[in-house]
Amino acid sequence: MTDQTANTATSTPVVSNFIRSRIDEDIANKTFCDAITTRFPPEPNGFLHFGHAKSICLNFGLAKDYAAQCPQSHCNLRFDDTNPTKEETKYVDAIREDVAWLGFDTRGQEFYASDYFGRLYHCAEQLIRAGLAYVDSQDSETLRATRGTLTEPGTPSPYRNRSIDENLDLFQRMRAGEFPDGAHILRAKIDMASPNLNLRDPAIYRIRHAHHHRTGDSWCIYPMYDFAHCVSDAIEGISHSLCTLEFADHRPLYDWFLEQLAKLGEFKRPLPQQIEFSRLNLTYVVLSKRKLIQLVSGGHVDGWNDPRLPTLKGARRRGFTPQGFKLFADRIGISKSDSLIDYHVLEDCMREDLNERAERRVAVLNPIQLILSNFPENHTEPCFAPNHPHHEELGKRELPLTRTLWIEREDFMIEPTKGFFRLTPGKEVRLRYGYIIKCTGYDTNESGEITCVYAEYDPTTKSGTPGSEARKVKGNIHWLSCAHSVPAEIRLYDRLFKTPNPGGRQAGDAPEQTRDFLDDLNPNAKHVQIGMLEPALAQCAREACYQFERIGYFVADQFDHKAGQPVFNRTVTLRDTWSKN
RNA sequence: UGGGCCGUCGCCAAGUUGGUUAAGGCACUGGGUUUUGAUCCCAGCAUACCUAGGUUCGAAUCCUAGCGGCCCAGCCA
Repeated sequence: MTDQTANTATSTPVVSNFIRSRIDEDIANKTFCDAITTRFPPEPNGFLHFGHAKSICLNFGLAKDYAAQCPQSHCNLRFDDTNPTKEETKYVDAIREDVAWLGFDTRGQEFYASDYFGRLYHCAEQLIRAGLAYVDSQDSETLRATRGTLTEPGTPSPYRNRSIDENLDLFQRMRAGEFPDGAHILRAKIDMASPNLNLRDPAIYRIRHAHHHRTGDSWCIYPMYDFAHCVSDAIEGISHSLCTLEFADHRPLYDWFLEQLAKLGEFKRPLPQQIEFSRLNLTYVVLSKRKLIQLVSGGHVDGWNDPRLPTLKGARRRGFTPQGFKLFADRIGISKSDSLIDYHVLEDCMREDLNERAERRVAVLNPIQLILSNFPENHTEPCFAPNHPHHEELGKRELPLTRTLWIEREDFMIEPTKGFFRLTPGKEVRLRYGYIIKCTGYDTNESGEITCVYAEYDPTTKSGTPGSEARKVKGNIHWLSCAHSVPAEIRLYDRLFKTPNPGGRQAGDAPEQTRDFLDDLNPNAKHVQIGMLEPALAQCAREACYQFERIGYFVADQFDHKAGQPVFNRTVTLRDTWSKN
């Protein structure tokens, strides 16, 4: 069933998915009436990437859509900061910035699992009092050895049946800092023989004499994810806790904690429910935190915001847009099947958004001189170009035409290949927004390189003048007056990897051969050159995005671009159905 | 061969309380418009739903048996 309700973020119709179905049922059952509440819970130990964008769009998008039926619906941005040894304030700041950039409504609020440390501690004590948790004093190796295997049950800890009073005393002393790291651990007492490893008396608190980026030194014991996450959800009144597939095995634990705590009167029903969906996989991209770190620390890219990186910081600098990501999220959908999305789907989403939004400008990236030999010297002829072909209201701007121009080197060929209909000796082509010209010759240097092209213009054919349409020419090339154009640094980016599955098995590989994803790095993913721009472009603001006509979408670099000293990054090329074949 | 999850067109993905010819998007192909080889518009594009049996008047949807893929043995999240 396709719901034709327009998604306000994009023009894509909202397509049903299994999560929406669940929510719809919950609304129909009156399990939840006033609010559908979700959360986006990043751990502040790294930068957000494309995969997070999918999750953000899902969680915030759901809250936004369901607000129509359940007006209090919202999504909490919650920092899952329960491991002080890995988390830092700089990541909190970066994540906040990225979420804001994507443009979702956080209602000016931020949530932190660390704000719940007191409540979490209390809940843990309640579990102990109920005989549902105990302090284990075995070391981590012993714990691992007694956990059993996938096919064999674990063996109970000798400390499993400590008295409630002893457990309470020990746990309080753990908190008081009486023990070194690793001396004790608080475990839930569930089932050492469970086929689900997560239920074999999982750890819920560990000792860490570490400084926390928010709570400082006030705690030396920290809750584990499985305990902290469900409790945080319950505290915030999350109705639907969405996470990726690998947490499916944790759901029984999630439910167990909440069920026990609800029975103990800590939480009211309905309890939050965890629902898993498949994570994003993209061709030509790596999204694992480990690999991303390797790329940055190994100097393979220029920092976390390198436009080649699939981080949100990199995407922003590359010129990818929040609307493009939302379109992408809608387009790929949500399901539980492992999927691998073609990278060009993402690129197409950016093209689609940019096509609508980006004004057109002229730039010549690989300039070669063109002289109009019958054009008067010292004459400047104003030509006018619309800022957007589909939006007349955006007006036009003047492009000065003179005798000496820059054109794209690729737009001229001495001996044209089959199907080439740009400039070639003896043939005609239109100077976009100007006149029809006919190529009369060219100069080459000693190495045979073309240095200058000559042409004559037909004064009766100026764009926009009566009769200019009389003669049709197929070729249409862009140009810039040498005297009026300004040079700019142009950074041409391409995909970071040259293979669809970086580091993965390839056709000719030997059976046991393993490859390093770094070997699949595309050495041509970044190319910096000087190009020429129409004057207005040099004055634009940072992060302004444009379509350079006939070339692609470009963005003024977020950091390096300055008025008068322009730096543009190529976001994505225009689709080119000609060069394909 | 412990447990959990998944398998519908090249890539995604609806549909799964069994009921006309299996949504939609992307890609692709053909045509039209076009002063961007762009955009835009129109048309085409799974007798088929991992396989094999079975139940039924009728199955992608139910049953059985297989096959294939992903995840789990951190005091990470």
